[in-house]
Amino acid sequence: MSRAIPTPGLPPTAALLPVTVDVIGLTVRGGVLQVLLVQRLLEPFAGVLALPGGFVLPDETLEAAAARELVEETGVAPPGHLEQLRTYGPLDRDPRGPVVSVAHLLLAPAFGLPAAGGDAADVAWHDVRPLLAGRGGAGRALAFDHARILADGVERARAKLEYSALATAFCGTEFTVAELRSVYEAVWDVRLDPRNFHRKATGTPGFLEDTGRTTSGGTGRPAALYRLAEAAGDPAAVVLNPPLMRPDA
Amino acid sequence: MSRAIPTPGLPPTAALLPVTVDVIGLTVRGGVLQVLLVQRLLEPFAGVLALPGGFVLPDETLEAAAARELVEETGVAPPGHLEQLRTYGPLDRDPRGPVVSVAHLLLAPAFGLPAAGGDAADVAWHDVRPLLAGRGGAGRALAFDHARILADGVERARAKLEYSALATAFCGTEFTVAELRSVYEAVWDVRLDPRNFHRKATGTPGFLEDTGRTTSGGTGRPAALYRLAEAAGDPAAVVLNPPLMRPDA
DNA sequence: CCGGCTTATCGTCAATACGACGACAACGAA
DNA sequence: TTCGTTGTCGTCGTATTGACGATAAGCCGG
Repeated sequence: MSRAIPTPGLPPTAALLPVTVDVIGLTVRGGVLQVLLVQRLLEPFAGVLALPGGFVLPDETLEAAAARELVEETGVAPPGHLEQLRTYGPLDRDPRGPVVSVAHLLLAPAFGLPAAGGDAADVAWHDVRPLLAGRGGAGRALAFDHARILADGVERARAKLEYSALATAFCGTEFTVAELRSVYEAVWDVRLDPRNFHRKATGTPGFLEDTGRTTSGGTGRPAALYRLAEAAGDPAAVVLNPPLMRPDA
Repeated sequence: MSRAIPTPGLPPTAALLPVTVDVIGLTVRGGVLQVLLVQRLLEPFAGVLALPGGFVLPDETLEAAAARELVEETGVAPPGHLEQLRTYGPLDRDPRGPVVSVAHLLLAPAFGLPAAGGDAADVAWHDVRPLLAGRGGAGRALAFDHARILADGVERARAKLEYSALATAFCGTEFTVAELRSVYEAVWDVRLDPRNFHRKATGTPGFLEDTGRTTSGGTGRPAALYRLAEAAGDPAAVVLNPPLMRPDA
């Protein structure tokens, strides 16, 4: 069924192309930005690390395909925020021939992965930093053009933290200002002044909402628990004004 | 040749989809933001206004396809800046069936269109404002989901003017500060204070470069002519720091 | 040649935002 | 109790912004 021509009435010059979705799944664990990668089982690039992804099925949306691939490869339905990143052209990507790939970005709190060796290929979190460093370390390279796609995704995430509430997508529903700051520090790979960050985060209208409760048990003074302000639904919809700008590099 | 399966060795569940490129060609004429639209000749949506675009050919890049479609439909190779916008999913877009469409954004100085009624369908500039107003005016609706795509493109352009030098893509190689301000005013649909804008534009490092020459002949005091600063090539690559923020709506 | 009109450019000023950093609060541990 | 740690509030000097006055430098009609 799948390879039949899906749309009669199209000009004969139109190419029918295989379309895939790839997912850049980012999270923050231990103060470090990490990405979800699988080890490929099949050629091409068998054994090499790659972004999870796969072919779009005949009757599904791009976003649905991305969500489905995530479930298939991680074994769970990840929480967090999923958005389209950009599309990578059909040429010079896959040795098998032209393939169009629509990359998606998932920003999620750290979630557990089922025991390795399940149905899908080995899937695990990997530190982003060495992967962005380029052709530095051996064996660190990603399959296809996934290194470039990852770089684009990280840059998108970094930019979006500035002017949207997307950083909260990395946290649970309730979080402290310090946890939120840790997200910014991990994604931007910088250190931020806790006092200035606190002032900025709590002072930006429409961003944070005090739950009235506090943490307990940890070391140091208990911290107030916040959640994303009302407008909720999609944290990407919240416009931070003024924005939280990252320091110059 | 075209409908042959391009990539043997793919899983049989993969769908082969027709892929199109659409172009949102924006310009500023007479202080108003305008978009390049064609009148469709064929069904579906015959006679309705639509974004120029067409199917991707077997052996071309997405960006190449967008550029080719522009040449075919306008009769000239438009100047300006072309970038990918985003991709619209295969379902519920085209009555003929699933189609993936990769929208591109062209920001260009006003360029002349060959006499209407040429080889391609009627192509012309249209004011953006009434098209964004939604289902307001009769006959103003665009084909397919192009109204939504146009809205996304305009929003992208508006955002990019803030933190990149992309506004210069709407101008010729040399321009006055007033012309540049007119671009911002048209795209953002606001009025900006000429004195503050002048201070900001000329004071932002890496943005404008004085040519030393001035305009002449016009009304009022002659204005200094500027060009985009060295780093040139792609104005989108110039990062405005601090950014030129649009006023709150 | 002269005001008058128009547009360009420079300055001033108050309000605001930001980075650096001091001070205090509130917890657990010793 | 004292200390170490982390969270929260303030202060201060600087940079940026928006509002707006003032001046410069061309055209135009008398």
